[in-house]
Amino acid sequence: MAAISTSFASSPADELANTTPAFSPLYQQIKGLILQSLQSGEWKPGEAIPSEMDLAARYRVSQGTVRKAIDELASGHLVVRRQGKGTFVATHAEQNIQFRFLKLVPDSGTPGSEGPAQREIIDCRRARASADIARILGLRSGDSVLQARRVLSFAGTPTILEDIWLPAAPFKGLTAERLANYHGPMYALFETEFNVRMVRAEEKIRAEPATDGRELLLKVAHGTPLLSVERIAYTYQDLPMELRRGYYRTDTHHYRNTLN
Amino acid sequence: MAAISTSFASSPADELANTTPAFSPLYQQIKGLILQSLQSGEWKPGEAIPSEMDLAARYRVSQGTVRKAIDELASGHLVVRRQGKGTFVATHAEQNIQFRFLKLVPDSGTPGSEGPAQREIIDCRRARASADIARILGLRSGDSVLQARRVLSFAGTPTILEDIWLPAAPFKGLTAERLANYHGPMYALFETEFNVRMVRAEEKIRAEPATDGRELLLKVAHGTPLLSVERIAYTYQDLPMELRRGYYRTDTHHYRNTLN
DNA sequence: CAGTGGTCTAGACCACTGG
DNA sequence: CAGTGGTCTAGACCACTGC
Repeated sequence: MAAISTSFASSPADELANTTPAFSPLYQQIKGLILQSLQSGEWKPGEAIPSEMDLAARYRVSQGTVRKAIDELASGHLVVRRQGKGTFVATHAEQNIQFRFLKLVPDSGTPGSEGPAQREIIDCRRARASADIARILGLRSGDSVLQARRVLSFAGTPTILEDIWLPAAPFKGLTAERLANYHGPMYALFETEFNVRMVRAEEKIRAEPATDGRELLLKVAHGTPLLSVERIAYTYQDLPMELRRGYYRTDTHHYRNTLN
Repeated sequence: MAAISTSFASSPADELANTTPAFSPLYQQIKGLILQSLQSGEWKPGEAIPSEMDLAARYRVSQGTVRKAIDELASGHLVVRRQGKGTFVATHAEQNIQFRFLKLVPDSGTPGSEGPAQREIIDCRRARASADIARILGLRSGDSVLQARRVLSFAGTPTILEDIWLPAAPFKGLTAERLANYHGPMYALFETEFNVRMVRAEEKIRAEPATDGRELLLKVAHGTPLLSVERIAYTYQDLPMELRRGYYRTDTHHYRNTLN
């Protein structure tokens, strides 16, 4: 039996032309229902979700349909399957997916072979969103935002300088001390403390000279070419939740990307 | 009935430790057989492969098993499914996947909105592989390679300078004239003329100052920061088949990447 | 051993394409 | 209309995990 009696649902394309309603397969609907439970925190990062058989009974569909729904969630790294154990809500605290969002790797050795990054918070304060920050984060100009600056060092060498903007509302209670005292991936802190999980991100990369004091923090000569990386990170609902402007030294590291 | 009577096959990990032989599911074996037919040219880029039912009969497995094999090939962009029409061998000549390997996009507008890139071959000659080129391409030092240099311009502005190295053997007969007279994606030329299909690539990205005459070809000031993009492209068998060192201007364009 | 995810099958039906 | 890929089901069995 279908979880939703009609298997038709309107699509975004309807706004552009009067097309016939898009067909929405059952497994997509199930995927949506599971997604809702993930968002609501019914199953928390690191925990197991119900077994495929249980979910099939819950939604009154076959195991195969649940399976296909979970397949898509797994391919988007929202859940992780472990044969014989169960399916688990993905978390940024996992050791093996630490470097999913940090593409800068050492020229020799494997990602993380230099040991954990040293994180130093340079600044963290509450501010008003400028017009372009507001536009990117889906806020209004002047809305309250949290702004932080930090330096990441590898083997004692400052390598990454990042300016980070967060909408103040979802991160109520986040302080400079909390950031400075937390040793681990920032996104792991976000999901445990604020129930904000970063799911996807877009990066725009440029080559820019080191200026405006950034050369001092990264200890390079003024004008040294740096990799400029602007990242917008999105949550479950595909809402922009973080803007990050990073400057990477690429004398001993490089940005690694796979095309396929 | 199984296409291969035993469903056990040795895995690469066997070389590292004496583990039990890895289980190789039927659909993986079918995937391998289809891959073989793709490599051998039984089905050429742009053509349709047999229907799922036909392949199921050919390999004596169920349609579902063939389906799962094709699913994986489709997710790797080796084939493209079109409902109601069939499954087709992917090709770089497709308009919609032109930009799968070129991640540099204009700051405003959509990829390709500036019209097609103007391609100018600056140089193309036969040479001997240096030690590091040979290592990267899996050749021996001194083996014959083709070396080309070209400039891509958008809206009349030189934006990309690329040095390209190819192993001479698989590209026998490729001349500067052939390259210069071909207007279209280089990888499309490779697959139609030399049966070499680029399937996957790795890129290492750095910020570097414009030097060594590159500033002249890209018409920027000496020392201007450029995006340095080293690409190694791989064919079906995961053999490195091309080394490309690109220098991108990022004053009007940026390298776009999606993390998920 | 029971419980989980992973594979495979056979069959039914649906949505899309083109003649 | 026939042929294609896409969805859904029910059931069987396999591989892996942990008790």
